[in-house]
Amino acid sequence: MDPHLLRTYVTVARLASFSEAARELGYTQSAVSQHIAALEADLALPLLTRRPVAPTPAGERLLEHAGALLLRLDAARADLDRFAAAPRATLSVAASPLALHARTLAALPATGVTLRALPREAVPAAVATGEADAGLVDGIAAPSDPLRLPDVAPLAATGVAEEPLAVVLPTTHPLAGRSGLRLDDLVDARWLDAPAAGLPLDRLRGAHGGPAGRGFRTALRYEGTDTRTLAALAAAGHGLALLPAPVAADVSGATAVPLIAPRLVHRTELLLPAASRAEPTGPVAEFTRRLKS
Amino acid sequence: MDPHLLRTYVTVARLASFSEAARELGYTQSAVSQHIAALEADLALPLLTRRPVAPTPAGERLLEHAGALLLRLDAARADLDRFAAAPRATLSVAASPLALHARTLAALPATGVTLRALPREAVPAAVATGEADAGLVDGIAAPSDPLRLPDVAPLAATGVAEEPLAVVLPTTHPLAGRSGLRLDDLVDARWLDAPAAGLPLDRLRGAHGGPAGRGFRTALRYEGTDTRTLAALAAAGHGLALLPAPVAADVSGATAVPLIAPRLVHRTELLLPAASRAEPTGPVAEFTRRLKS
DNA sequence: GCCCGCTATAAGCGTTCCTGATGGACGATG
DNA sequence: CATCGTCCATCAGGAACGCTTATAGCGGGC
Repeated sequence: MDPHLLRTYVTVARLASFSEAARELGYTQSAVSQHIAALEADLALPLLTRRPVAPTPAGERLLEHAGALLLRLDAARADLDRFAAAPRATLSVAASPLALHARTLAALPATGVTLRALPREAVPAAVATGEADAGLVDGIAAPSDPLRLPDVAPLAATGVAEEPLAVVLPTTHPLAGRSGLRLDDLVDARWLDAPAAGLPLDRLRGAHGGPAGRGFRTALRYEGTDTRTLAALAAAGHGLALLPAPVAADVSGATAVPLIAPRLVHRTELLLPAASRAEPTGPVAEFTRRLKS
Repeated sequence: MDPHLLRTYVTVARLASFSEAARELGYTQSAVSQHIAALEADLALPLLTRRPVAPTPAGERLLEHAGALLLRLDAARADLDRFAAAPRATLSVAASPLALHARTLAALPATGVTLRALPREAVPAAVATGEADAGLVDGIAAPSDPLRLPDVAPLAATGVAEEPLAVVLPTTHPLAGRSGLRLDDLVDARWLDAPAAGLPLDRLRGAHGGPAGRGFRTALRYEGTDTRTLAALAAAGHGLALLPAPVAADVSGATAVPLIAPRLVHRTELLLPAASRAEPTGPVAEFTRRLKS
């Protein structure tokens, strides 16, 4: 299970073509064919169906492993490269959309910053592989509990902000007059499913609010990253949205009601490669210091 | 960064010798020397000091990455092998000591079981690499919250038991008469540090009970795995011990007082390789079914 | 000061791995 | 239904890699 073989395997699976993968990887088609054959021989399992080229069930599982493995490998290389690299004058930050708010934006240095918005899951990977010097992720957690992040590589996470959560309802909604909402009040409600723009609802399920099996019923799925659109959808009655209270309060044409039970908060964390802990100077350290003060 | 090179690197680092590592790996000393040279050239970093052979700071970091990487690789291979392997009649279970209690033991099949007690951190790895068919881990968590486990590989975790926590005090202790204890009552207390036999105290720190910087003061460190010894140490006044309430209640010569704040429980989870989800029959499925019912 | 053990380097050789060419299978097209 | 085109599998040759054997260089112990 050579990483080279895994790399060509995931490429073939992604492109659904041996020849295409060969072009992308700079190999001949023959080499790619031999790579796949070697993998299948090694594991004694068929990994791909040919014509059309698609992963078998075993291949599907290998894809999960291979993805994580190659990511981990890139992360290791990037981490070690940082040891040798000269400190740079620029700062590249990867952040999930809702992690960008007054508190974090204020901490950014005045010049030399590249800010990249990414889906929540991609932020740890970006920091681990060195694509970003630092990351900002947000999520739902119990007060002063750390977020549950996929540990692709040793990363140091520090909490930088916590704020209440609020439910965004149409002004005409029967519960819009409440001063606070319990999740139990909303078990029958329809939610907006907006993994990129909003908050991951599945963190609520199971842990609190009833038996683990009960999911959240979703009315509409929004795949963009724009929070204003999400709020507008909620205002238009397409479903309820869960947002950090400061964001929810700004929504026009809708009412924001704080979530009071279960006791959960919107939390933002700073992600750094564990190696840079010791680094005393440079834009990363500057950013870190301003976030913590 | 070939896995073979990483493998020899970690071996050299562990044995602090090129020649020893060569013997263990079945290479010549020359090959090992070339492996290390290749790694150092690739990363453009010195990884080991020679005479004595010891990792440099960069080498220390590589060790962390390499360990996780090789583990992940073994896990992937084991997971894929399960696809091809014929279902077996035996069941091998890896468990942390406190995960073994009436509820879990009752679910074990009558015959063909190998039960291996391991330190808490090693259980996920054992399941991932296929050394065990299933795992039982315990830990501290908020009620109906999942445990925080290192994700070495895609594993499926299911809660199987939760029970209150109790503090074990000498009968003469001023707080021994209480019917319940708050963690705040105990900030100044001395604790027994028993990572193998007891519960990991650091889960308490930070999340609850005050500023994150405040640690737990430990009086005595016990490195064995025997819970009775731990209890005896607590009874003898060497420090306080935190245990699941049913276990703590059985301690003679000491008093067990339930922990009532923060609201935390002792939780046991079943760990299965994510692949075996679909497996409908066999001893693993049998064990799973009996645990869940 | 000599010797022993350890790591580094050099040369040789077997194996691996990639390329280029060719064969065979499937699907599209008329 | 025949033909063509595309795509993957296979084969043979050559370059490159990686391991072994042999030897040099360096330190520490006696």
